[in-house]
Amino acid sequence: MKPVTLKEIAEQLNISVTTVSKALKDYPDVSKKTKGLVKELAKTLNYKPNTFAVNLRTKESKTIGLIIPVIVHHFFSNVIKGIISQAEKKGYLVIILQSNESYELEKKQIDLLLSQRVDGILISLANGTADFSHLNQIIDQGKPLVMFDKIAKIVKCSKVIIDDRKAAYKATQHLIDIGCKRIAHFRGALLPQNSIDRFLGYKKALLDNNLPYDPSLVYICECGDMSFEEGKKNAKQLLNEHKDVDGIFINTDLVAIGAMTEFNEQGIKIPEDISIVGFSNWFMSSVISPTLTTIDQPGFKMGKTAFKQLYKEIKAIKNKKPKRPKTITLETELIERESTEK
Amino acid sequence: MKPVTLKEIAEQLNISVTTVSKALKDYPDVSKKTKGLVKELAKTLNYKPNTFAVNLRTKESKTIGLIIPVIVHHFFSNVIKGIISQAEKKGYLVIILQSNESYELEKKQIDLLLSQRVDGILISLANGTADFSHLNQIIDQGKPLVMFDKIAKIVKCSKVIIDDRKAAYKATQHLIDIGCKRIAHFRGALLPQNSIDRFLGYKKALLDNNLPYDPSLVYICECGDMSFEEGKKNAKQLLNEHKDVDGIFINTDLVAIGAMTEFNEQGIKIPEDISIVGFSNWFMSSVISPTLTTIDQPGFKMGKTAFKQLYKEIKAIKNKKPKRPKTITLETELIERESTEK
DNA sequence: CTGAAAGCGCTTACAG
DNA sequence: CTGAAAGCGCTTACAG
Repeated sequence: MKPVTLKEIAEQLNISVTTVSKALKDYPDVSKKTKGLVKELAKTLNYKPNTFAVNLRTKESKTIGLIIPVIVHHFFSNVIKGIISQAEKKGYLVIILQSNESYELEKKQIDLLLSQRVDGILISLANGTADFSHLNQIIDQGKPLVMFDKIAKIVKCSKVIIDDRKAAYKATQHLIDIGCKRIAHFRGALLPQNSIDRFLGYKKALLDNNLPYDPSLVYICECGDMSFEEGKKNAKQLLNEHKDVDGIFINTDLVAIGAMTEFNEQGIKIPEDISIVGFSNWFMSSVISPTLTTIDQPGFKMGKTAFKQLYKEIKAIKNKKPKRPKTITLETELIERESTEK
Repeated sequence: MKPVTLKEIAEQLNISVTTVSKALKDYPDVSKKTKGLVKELAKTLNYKPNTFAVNLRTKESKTIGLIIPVIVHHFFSNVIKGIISQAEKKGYLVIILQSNESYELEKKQIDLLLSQRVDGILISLANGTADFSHLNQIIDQGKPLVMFDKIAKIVKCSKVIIDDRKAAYKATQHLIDIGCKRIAHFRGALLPQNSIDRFLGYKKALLDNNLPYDPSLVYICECGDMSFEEGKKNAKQLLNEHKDVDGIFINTDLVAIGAMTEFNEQGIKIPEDISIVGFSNWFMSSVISPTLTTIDQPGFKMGKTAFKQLYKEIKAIKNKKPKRPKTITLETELIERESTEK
C-alpha cells in the first residue's frame, strides 16, 4: 500500500542505501551479486523510485509543458498527438494547457509551467498575443522554448513552421490557374504571424499574375474563436458587397465550410459560381459536399518535430552547450478537390 | 537566472527559513511586519516555491494523469477540454497519454503515471482491454481512479457515463417511428462496454416494437482505429448481403459518414432508400450532406464531471474519509437531421 | 566493492 | 512571535 523506498530495500538486505541506489542504476562499482539481490528484491516489492525526490536531486522533471490555443481542433489535436507520441519515446510526459486564444491566460499558464519546473515549453501563440515578455522570461531562465505554427518572429527561440507565404501563394495561384479573375481572401484574425504571411502570399500571387489587389476583398475577423460562424458571416457580407467574386482563398477549412454552407443556402454554386480553397486539410473537408480543395498542413509531423527540437535543446543545455535557435520549415501540399473543379 | 530559494530570502532578511516559509503561507503566528517584509522581497525576487521539494514533503503533486484511446477525435478532444478547464480551476495540471486503443500501452502508461505519483487518474479504456488488474492496482495503492465513457463495470471505482442503452434505444426507436422495418446496426468493436450497451438498446427497441431481431444485420468491426473506412466497408458488405435494409443505427458518426460516402458512390439515396442515425454528434455531422441525425454525447460536460468527481475523491482520501464509488450518468439527446427526414 | 555523509528545498511539530 | 531541527527519498562525491 505505502510505496517502497530504497531504505526498506537496504534494511531487508542489510546493506546501505547508497549501494541499493547504485545497484539499481547499474553503477560499475557494485558487485554482480549485490546487484542481482537488489534488483530481485526491488522487483518483488514493486519498487518505484519517488519522482519527487529524484526531481529534487537531479533538478529535472522529465516533463514538458504545452500551451495550445484550442484543443478541439483537427490540426492542433494532431499536433498534440505528434508531441506526446514523440515525448513518450524519450521518456517525457506532457502537461497540456489551453490558452483559449487569450493572452492573459497564456501568460498565467507560462507562470504555472515555470513554477512547476518543467524541463521545457512548447507553445503555439494565442491570437491576442502581441507582447512577448512572458516568452522572453522563459528564455531568460535558461529554459528551452520551441514555438510552432503560431509564432512570434521576434522571440529568440527555435520555431517549427510551414512556409505560410508559399502555401498561400500556391493556393491563390491554383485559383488563378483555373481561371478566377476576382479572388477574395478571408484571412482570419489580424495579429498572428501566420495570418499575415498567408495574406502576403495571397497578395503576391495576385500581383505576380497581373491581377489587381483590392483590399476590400480581404475579410478580417475581429472575433474570438467562432470559425464556422465567421465563414458564414463573411460569405453573407461578400455576397452583398461583391457579386463579381469568382474565387476565395479562405484561411482555415472550418471557416471555408461555414462559407460554403452560407453559399449553399443562398443558391450559389461551388465551384460553378465561386471556387474555394481552404487551408489546413481537416478530415471533414474530404467528406463534405463538394469536397474542399485545401492546403495540407502536417500537424502530426509538426508536433513530432517540435518535440524533437525541444529535446535536443534540453540535452544541449544540460551538457552546457546551448545551441542557437533554429527555424524548421515543413512542406505543405495543395490538395485539389471538387470545390475548384472546373 | 538561478531560482530563488527560501534560504536566500531568509538570509537577506536575517530571519530563519522557517519564518519565511510560514510568512509566505500566512500562518497566523507570524507578525504582520515580518509577513510584509517577506512577501515584498519574495515578489521582487520573483520567488517561486520549488515544486519538487513541496511535492516531496506534502506527497502531493497537484497533477493528475489522463489516459485516452485517441486524441484526434471530436468527442474525446471535447472531454480533454472539459477536464483541463476544470482542473485548472482547482490548481491541478493534467498529464495526457494516448493508449491508441492498445491494452499493452494502457498498462505501461498507468505504470508511468503511478511512478510519477500523480494524485489521481482519469481513464477511458482501450478497445482491447479485457483484463483489469492494472486498474485495480491503482485502487490498491489508494489512488483515486475515475473512468469515463469507456468503462469496465467490474472495476470498483467511480464512473461517468451516458446511458448507452437508452440512447441507442432512442436512436433505433426514431428509425422505427419514421417507418423503417428492416434496421441494421454497425456496432463497432466487440469488447467495450458501450458497444455492448448500444447494441442491447438497439435490440430491445426492435423487440419492443415487434420487429424481428436478425443477428446478420449487426456488423462488428475487428479492426483497430479506422472508423471512416470501417463505415465504407460495412456499407459495401451490407449492400451485397441485405438489399432490403431501410435504416441503420451506426455506432459513431465517423463510421456513419464513411457509410454515407459509400452509399453515395453507389447511388443509394439517404434518407429515401436508407435512413441513418449516427452516434456522438461530431461537428462534422452538421455540415455534411445530408446532415446526419445522431445522438448528442456531452463530451465537455463528461470531462468536467469526471474531474470534479476525481477531485472530490482526492480530497476525501486526504481527509481519511474515502467515499464509495459513484456512477454518474449524463443525459443524451437525439438530434434529428436530414438523414432521417421522411 | 561498500557506505557514511551531505544536500536538494521545502514543511511542520516542537521548544522557547 | 521566532527558530533549530528533523525529515521527505533520493543522488553522488568522497573515504575507506
